[in-house]
Amino acid sequence: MTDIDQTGNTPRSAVPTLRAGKSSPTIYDIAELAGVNPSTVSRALSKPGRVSAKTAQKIMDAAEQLNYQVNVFARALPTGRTQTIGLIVSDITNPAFFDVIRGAESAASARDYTLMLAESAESADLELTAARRMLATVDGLILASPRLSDEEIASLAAKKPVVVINRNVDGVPSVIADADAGVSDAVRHLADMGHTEISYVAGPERSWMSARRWESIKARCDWHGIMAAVVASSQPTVDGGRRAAATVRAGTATAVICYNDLMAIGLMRELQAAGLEIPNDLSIMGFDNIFGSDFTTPPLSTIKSPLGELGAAALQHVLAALDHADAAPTLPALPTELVLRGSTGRVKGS
Amino acid sequence: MTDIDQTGNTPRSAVPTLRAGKSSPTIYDIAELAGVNPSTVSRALSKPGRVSAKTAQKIMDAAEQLNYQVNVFARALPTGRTQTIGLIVSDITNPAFFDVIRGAESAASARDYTLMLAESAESADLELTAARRMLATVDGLILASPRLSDEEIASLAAKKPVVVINRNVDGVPSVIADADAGVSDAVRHLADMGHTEISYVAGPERSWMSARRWESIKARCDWHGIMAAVVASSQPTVDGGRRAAATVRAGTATAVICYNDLMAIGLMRELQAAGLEIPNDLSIMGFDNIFGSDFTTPPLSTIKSPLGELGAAALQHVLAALDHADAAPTLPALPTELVLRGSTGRVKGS
DNA sequence: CCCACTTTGTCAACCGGTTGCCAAATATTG
DNA sequence: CAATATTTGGCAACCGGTTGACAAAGTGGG
Repeated sequence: MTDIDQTGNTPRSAVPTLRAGKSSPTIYDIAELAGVNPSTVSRALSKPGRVSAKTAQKIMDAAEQLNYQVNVFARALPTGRTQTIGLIVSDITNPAFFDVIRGAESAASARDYTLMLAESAESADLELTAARRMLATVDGLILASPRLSDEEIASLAAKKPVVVINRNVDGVPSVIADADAGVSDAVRHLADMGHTEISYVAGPERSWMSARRWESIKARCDWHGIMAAVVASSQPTVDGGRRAAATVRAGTATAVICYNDLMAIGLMRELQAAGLEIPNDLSIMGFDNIFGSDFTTPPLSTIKSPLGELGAAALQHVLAALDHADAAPTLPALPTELVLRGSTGRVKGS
Repeated sequence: MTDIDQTGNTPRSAVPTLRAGKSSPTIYDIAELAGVNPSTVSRALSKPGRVSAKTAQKIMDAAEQLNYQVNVFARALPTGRTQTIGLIVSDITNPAFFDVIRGAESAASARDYTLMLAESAESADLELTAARRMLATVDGLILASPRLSDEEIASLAAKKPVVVINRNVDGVPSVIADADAGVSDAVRHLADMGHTEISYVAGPERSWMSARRWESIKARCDWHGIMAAVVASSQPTVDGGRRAAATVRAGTATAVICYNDLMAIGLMRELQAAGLEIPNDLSIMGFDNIFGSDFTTPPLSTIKSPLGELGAAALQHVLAALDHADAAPTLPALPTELVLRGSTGRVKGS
């Protein structure tokens, strides 16, 4: 009662006999129909070249006729392989991950792998649970900005190939957005606009990426002779940005770079609510160029991360590790890029 | 070389013998250690009450000691069950799905199911591929605002439990946000503000939900004696909203309700760019209350959908269908709610 | 034409669980 | 205490593929 013709062709009237009570055909059904041994069917289907073209064709025809689909569990049982890669993002709600997901997904499809997605809602515990669960059913795992400890990540990586995005963990391959390129342009732009003192609203204390971004900013500011200081924050979210507003106002910097766009948006809105004009009274810049960063008034200037490329590169690296377990080539850092919009401008009165 | 102590306790010095060359313990290892038959182990682990408390305890201890984890494939092979539910969203990039995902995910965790997420990037083809792939490894499937045809959905539903979110497909259970409640308040609000003519910028032509929203708006407008007309659109995205701007300007309506927030944002930004003042020159309202809908200036007034509840309800319904294959209770429609912000206001000169 | 070598297909064991059936052990009852 | 009812555990078959070992068939060279 279940046989729906999936091709849209005229429905074949009768599907050749299946074993009674069985809902889906197996290689045994194909073997019988094609007059060969089941193992030959298995080889024809998964070991190209192992059987003669003639029998292979017979088997393909039979498979087609029965509308055969491999049972992934049966295949996974002896091989352990599922053609699936897991991706865990720390927060599905953070638009920064959109493109990471898209990038990984399309890289996966291109190689006939399926992407399995999970999120940890910013909780290290949930993340560990999700990672463990996934690891059981997946050939490899990508962790995007994980909240896990280095040890936990290493322990996962000991079991199956793991690639980390935007974080550096000893012994675990990672793909990283190189802040320098974008920061260099951004700081030069601010310098051109007459700024001589800027603040960096940092991300989470334990965030490796936040530290890197600050390093990069500090280095460029020194080069330009600009004063730079860090403002600590609570969370890398819109709310976190809002809460940093008081500290920012108390300071004397004329430009602020935030750890990410979410914070920049929160900061901007809070300051605007308090009567400041952006960018006249203060220039604000974010990181990542997320969805919605141009919704604000003024639209946000930001340092764009190669999010899609990061996702794709991570996936490709997992696949490479799967192919030749030895090779672990260092990955090129992917460059960031300045996106100038309306939230940065000339220092007042200059 | 792989045995990482996962508990954080002092590492046990020696893990009891495993069969040579095996990486992870099986029920056979447990059986040996506990001095019982493998089938007893299987029962102790998955059929509570089937074995005596005493042996169950012995087995649990042995399992703990070996750090046992079931092999999901081996379990799935005979049973066909994976404790996994799939969720396919039409566009991971659409913030409206955030809460749907979160809602479904937490409902799944609560029942010890894992959620498997995929997206179709707004393509019916990709969606079908993703759905087919998922169906093979998943106990049930949730389709959020699917792009598939009714027939395709029905054909998927013929194989495993499927629940559709925000769409009505004959014979397939669905959970739906009831526009009426929110629309009723919204139209009353607009009437109070002096509006006598409003436009509805529609979603995709084939969108069931868009039609329902329009019906609801039309009915309420009639009730209030307000003129209402539909403006067709291209896509339910920010860009789609932008492209509707010209048509909207050409009309005489003083308030516009858009199919979703994304469109409302696009429309608003485009009109602002053209010099209109919102809400003075025109009131704009969206649907859903997505992330970012309060980033705009003015922040968007919108009719909030119970997105999280939708996701959770869908998941629970799939689980219910799995439990008692017969029961298919009709699901209560979940109410929407008006969220008033700055993009709607009094008609100019009134 | 024979022999060595390669290709192709078969057999059977295995992956790690689940489950129907049965017998042994234990509990209940008159 | 015997007879019956109920638990409890073991045996073995099964889920649907994969794969090493081997034999049959095919190929080519001398």
